[in-house]
Amino acid sequence: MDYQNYVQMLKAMADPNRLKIIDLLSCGSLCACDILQHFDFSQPTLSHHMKVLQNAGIVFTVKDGKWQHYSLQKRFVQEFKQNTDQLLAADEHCLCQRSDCEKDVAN
Amino acid sequence: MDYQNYVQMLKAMADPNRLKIIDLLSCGSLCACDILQHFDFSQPTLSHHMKVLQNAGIVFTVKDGKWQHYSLQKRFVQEFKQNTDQLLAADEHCLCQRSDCEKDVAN
DNA sequence: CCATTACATAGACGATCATCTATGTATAGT
DNA sequence: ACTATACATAGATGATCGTCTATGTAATGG
Repeated sequence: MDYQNYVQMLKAMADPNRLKIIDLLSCGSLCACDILQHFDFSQPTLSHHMKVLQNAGIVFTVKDGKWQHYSLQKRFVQEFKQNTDQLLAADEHCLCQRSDCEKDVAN
Repeated sequence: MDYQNYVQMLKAMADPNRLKIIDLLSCGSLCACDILQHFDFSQPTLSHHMKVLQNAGIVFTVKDGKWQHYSLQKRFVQEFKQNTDQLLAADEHCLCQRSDCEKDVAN
């Protein structure tokens, strides 16, 4: 399993404000000024959070005149669920390499 | 949606070493010394990581003589998947409260 | 052209984090 | 009793993080 990308997604999600942004975007595209209205922090702080989300591959942006429209990356939604299922699956191949490993015995 | 608990899980998972620990435990119970063999960091560092995972409700521990056996909380596995699905679901009720919200229109 | 709006960037600051060494505390074996 | 093993705790340190103010930039409207 490729932890690197998954960890980057998890890090980007592991902030209550960014999690709320993802929740907001899960219902469709929004521009920065619309998102900002739901928070108490400053505009540069939002700009910072959006960059973190972009770098993690969670959102993408389309420029439209003065506005930046942010949307969730469908690839992120898919990959995050997939990685989560793989991590927490009970029948995944075990890393522990012990002869008495419960998981390997189960396979 | 209760972000608080979900964020705590995400924060605990958002570290490559702790993610690997979760992966290791997904195949069954392990004691600290077994887990430690898979890493380069020191024993106190592992102890710290295990505490973070416990505080997030991700692992629980059973003492057996000198050993501490760590296991994944089944409740965590269930709740994390559930929260993830809820967050990323396309048909979840929207927070944006805009009259032209794509999600609300879809409902 | 000038003011306004919608953002991004730079730099600073306090808080949190991952890691370490040193040390403490049980438990087990001899 | 003594030693070794398995783990936890304390405290320090450097790095990262979330936020801020100040400023820059690009687009729009009169």
